[in-house]
Amino acid sequence: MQGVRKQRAAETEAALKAAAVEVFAEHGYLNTKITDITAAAGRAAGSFYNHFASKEDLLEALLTDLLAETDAVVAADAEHDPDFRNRAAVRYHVASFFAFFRAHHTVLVALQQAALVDQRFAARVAELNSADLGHLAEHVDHVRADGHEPPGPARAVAMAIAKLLWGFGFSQVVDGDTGLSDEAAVELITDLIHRGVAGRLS
Amino acid sequence: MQGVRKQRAAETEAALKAAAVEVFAEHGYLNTKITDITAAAGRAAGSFYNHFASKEDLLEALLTDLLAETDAVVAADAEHDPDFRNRAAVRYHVASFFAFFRAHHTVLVALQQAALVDQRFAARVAELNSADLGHLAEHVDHVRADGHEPPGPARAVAMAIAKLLWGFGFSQVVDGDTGLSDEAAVELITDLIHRGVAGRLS
DNA sequence: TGTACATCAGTGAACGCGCGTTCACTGATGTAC
DNA sequence: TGTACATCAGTGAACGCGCGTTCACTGATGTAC
Repeated sequence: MQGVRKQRAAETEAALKAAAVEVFAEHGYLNTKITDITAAAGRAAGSFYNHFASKEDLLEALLTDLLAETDAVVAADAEHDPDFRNRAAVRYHVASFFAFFRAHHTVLVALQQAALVDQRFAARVAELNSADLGHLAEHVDHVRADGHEPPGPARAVAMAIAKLLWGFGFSQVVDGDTGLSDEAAVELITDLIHRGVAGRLS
Repeated sequence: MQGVRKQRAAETEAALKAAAVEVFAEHGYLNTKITDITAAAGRAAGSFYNHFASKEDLLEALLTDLLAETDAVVAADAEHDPDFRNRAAVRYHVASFFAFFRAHHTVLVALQQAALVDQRFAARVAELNSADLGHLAEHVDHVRADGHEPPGPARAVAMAIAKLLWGFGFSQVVDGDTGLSDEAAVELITDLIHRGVAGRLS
């Protein structure tokens, strides 16, 4: 029976991660001390360093977990409708984003905060965003194909959409001050993007 | 001649503020040490406390300056077109915002960063945003008046617009990674909001 | 199966670095007479 | 106008707090024979 030790260690590591997420959600990543995490996990301060080299390292681990989960979801996403002239295609993206954001907002916000202070995370976040931007830009380009004219260069429009999603997602999920249900929020943002990108004035 | 002392003190205070803005722009508010500011201003560390109680206090002072400048501008703003069905009315707001953001982005971003870590600034920022939101919401309500239907409750739509402006403003001015001139950025965001709020699908 | 030793996860007091903040000091400016 | 004293802005070394990080220790688990 050589598994008990490893299992105990794995439990402690999981407890530290879970505690970190809790504490990040409550006080924010930047305000969180290592001892806040260990205290919330019910472990001694020194225990932390058996598992993580630093708070940054823990956040990297949380990010790795997040990406692992996400990859599976993204795979299922392959054959969605690319045409943003169809409201349903826009809605699909908006709804996916909100679901993703609601599931992972604590880590996502922690990453944003880390990026403010730490070069490495800034690069990491930029890189992650860049992939999504490329994807969104393709959708925007689709609109142009057939007479419709999106309001600007595809990548710039994609950036605007991304900022809108992140910003409103933050209000909806973290601040909770939009006064809308998640469903209503999805409809609102879908309309805004759909009309904004593919719409005309009547 | 009792003015020389006061003048010297005022110069030092101004130098500290100017140095702070420089250093904030370069390393971010959160990464900036008091001694970074005094060094950039060419003063001794202790001199700082003749003028400000803390880094937060200095940021408050910068905010006060900003608001003083802004009030004058806002006054001239009184008789603008409230009807967001007119593209020009939207454009006016977008252009104003971009000009404001470009002029003050360092302090604005510093405030956002301070808000992450400091309750007091979080409240301050929320309060400042709230006024603008009310204003934007009125414009959105105007759209509803005449057959057009904005994509959701006025205040929620206003929040979405605000997030879009801030988010894209940040990309445009701070990151500088939109690939657009300020003029083109204004046109893009104007179209997006105009179509999104008052537009229909053709 | 039993015993002796090795390894490991966890502990928490102590250490030390970084940085905010203080304070005795300087030299210049202002005031009193 | 001159002199003596007071006040003030600025200086920078030193102090001390907070917190990340270490490390000797403990008790339990694993291994060797």
